[in-house]
Amino acid sequence: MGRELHRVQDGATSLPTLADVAAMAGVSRQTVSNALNNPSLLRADTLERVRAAIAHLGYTPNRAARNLRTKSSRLIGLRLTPFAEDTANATIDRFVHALVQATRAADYHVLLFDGNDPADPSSGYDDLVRSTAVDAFVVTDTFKGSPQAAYLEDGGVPFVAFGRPWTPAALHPWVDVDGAAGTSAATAHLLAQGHTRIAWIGWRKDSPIGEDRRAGWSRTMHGHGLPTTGLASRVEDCVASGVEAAGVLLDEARPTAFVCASDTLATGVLHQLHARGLRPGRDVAVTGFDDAPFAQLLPGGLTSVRQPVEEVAVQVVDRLGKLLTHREVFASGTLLEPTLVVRGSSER
Amino acid sequence: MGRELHRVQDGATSLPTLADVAAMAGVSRQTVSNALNNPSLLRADTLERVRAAIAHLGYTPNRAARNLRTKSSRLIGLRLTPFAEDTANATIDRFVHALVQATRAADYHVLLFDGNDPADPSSGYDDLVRSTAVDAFVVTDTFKGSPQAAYLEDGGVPFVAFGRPWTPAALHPWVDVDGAAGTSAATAHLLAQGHTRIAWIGWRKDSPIGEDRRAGWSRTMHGHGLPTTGLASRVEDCVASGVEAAGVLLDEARPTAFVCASDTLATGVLHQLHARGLRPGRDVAVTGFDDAPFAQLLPGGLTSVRQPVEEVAVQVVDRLGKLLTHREVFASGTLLEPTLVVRGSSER
DNA sequence: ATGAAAGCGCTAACAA
DNA sequence: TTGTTAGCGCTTTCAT
Repeated sequence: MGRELHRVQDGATSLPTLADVAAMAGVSRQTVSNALNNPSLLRADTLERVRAAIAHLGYTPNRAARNLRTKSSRLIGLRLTPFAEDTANATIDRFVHALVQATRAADYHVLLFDGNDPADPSSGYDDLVRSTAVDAFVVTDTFKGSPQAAYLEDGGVPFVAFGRPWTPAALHPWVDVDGAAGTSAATAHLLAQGHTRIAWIGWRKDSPIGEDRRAGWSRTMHGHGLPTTGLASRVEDCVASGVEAAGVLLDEARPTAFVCASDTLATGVLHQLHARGLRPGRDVAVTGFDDAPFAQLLPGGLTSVRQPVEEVAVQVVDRLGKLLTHREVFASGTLLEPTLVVRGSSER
Repeated sequence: MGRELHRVQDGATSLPTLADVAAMAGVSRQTVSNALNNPSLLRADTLERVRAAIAHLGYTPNRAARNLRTKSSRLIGLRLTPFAEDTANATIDRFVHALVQATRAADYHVLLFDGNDPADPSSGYDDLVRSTAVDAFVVTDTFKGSPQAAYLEDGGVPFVAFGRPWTPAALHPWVDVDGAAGTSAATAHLLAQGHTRIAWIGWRKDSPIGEDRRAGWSRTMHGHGLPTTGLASRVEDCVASGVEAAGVLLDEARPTAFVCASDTLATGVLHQLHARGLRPGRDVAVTGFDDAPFAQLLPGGLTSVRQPVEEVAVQVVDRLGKLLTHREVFASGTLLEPTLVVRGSSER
């Protein structure tokens, strides 16, 4: 593979154009274009001749020219904000990798950007839309109340969200992971291990994602006729909060297991267990959420709910494709199931 | 901010062009172009009039047209391979975030891609070059022997590497982090804590990066008149290898401290200490490399060498800019200093 | 300091 | 089935 580029004198590189191919194959430029985009229109022998010329010259269509003509860049924009240093959640990074793979299959590419004004939801999006730099966006931060989504909807800009719209009026396609199903699986797993006093440590009430995950725990507990009163805590998403919440719950409610809204909080619980000489899994069970890379690196491992980001990316790209070819106009969502990865922190 | 897009009947969006601005301002299209690209050429009042028209119409230049004309996309390509699940090293992901920020300041964007044939070094690069989809590349995986670098050099494609060329003949700009300086700092830190028997756990000899990091340890040990014989181990980069190597070294060489080539190996050491009832920091000190997100989440924290990826990204973009404006033609490298982040695993 | 002409490389629409 | 014409929106060159 990788035919050599033709070097010209000034050191720059000169690439063959469609006209070069046409001349070599003895056809018009339009015929070459058709050979590329509508090969079925050509007679077999013509197609063969054109293809031979293309291969011989190492021709690849110029994207700028094609973009200008078709008004489409085959680029998908994704806003990537600065790296979150204080958390170990790598979901967004896993998603970026997955999106690159998923878009490749659909012959799209991912364009990364970030707005210069974090306060302005349209920041960054705006320029890319107006300059027709991207065909569509993937929006990942809908949990922030998604002002981006509202802005893009208003402007008629195509986009698909990774994350449910938590505002009722939203009218865009989305793909999300069923957090409640994940925590429900974790809770059921702990019940199966013989636990009955299972505590919850999650986020503050204003986080819809947190409330969703919490619902999986409480629903499953109640479904088994078990009480949840006094067994839940709502805190900030940091290790220190997890440590503290676990301490209070252990003192006051004596749970034998913890279901946490994040791996960060689960880490806090593990620290608290360690401080008390309690063994994770054997003495007190713990489950996290998001399956951060370190979940498998902890001694014994941390049981965690894993989001199928690869599948999310595939679905997102699928919807994007439909959106851009006008094959699907109305809002619609897909909810994917996460999986519970069981490790030492929840098994005796 | 965020002026509304003009909606037309069919639901699509129609954007103003340079001609619209020209008509509104009562000037030629060329004058509008100059207002954008060479404002100093215009008379103050003309410039003012054009700018008012631009603002009123919410005009943004069409990228495809500009790219076609200028033969430049202002896009930088970065190959992003599938997420590494077995390691907690987030350096590449930190770098992606940093690169987005750094390119923004230079009015570039990052285009992510991956080749469909992992075995072919030119896979993915090739199409983007020939289609003039990107102006240049950032190459990050030079540690693999960088066949990419060789391919790009041969094709005369502009690129800057994050990582030194480990092949002597390489002739491209690069930015890298001085791994030896990092492990040297870690070793010196341990010496200052009173340790003298400091072991090394690193990678196999065929990894130039690993040898570089190892050199920092051995150089510093020897500089203090301390022997290194029997204190070094070369293994695979996984937790299990770290556990095993630490076990062997503890049994045979009785070190009181470990300098590791990665956080993954350091994690293995911590597991071994835990299994033996030894307290990290108090009984045996441990340092890692790369400052993975979980380094701060471990109980007490893991001391680690942190690469200044934000600065790397800035330097990379700076070289890219020079390369693309022909202001710098010859190969040149920049070696940046990492920092040691001291946490509980190395302090009593 | 401003404008007119030309054309980057491609594809949509139409003609042959 | 293939070719011709036109033009996407911009910037370079040259003229005024």
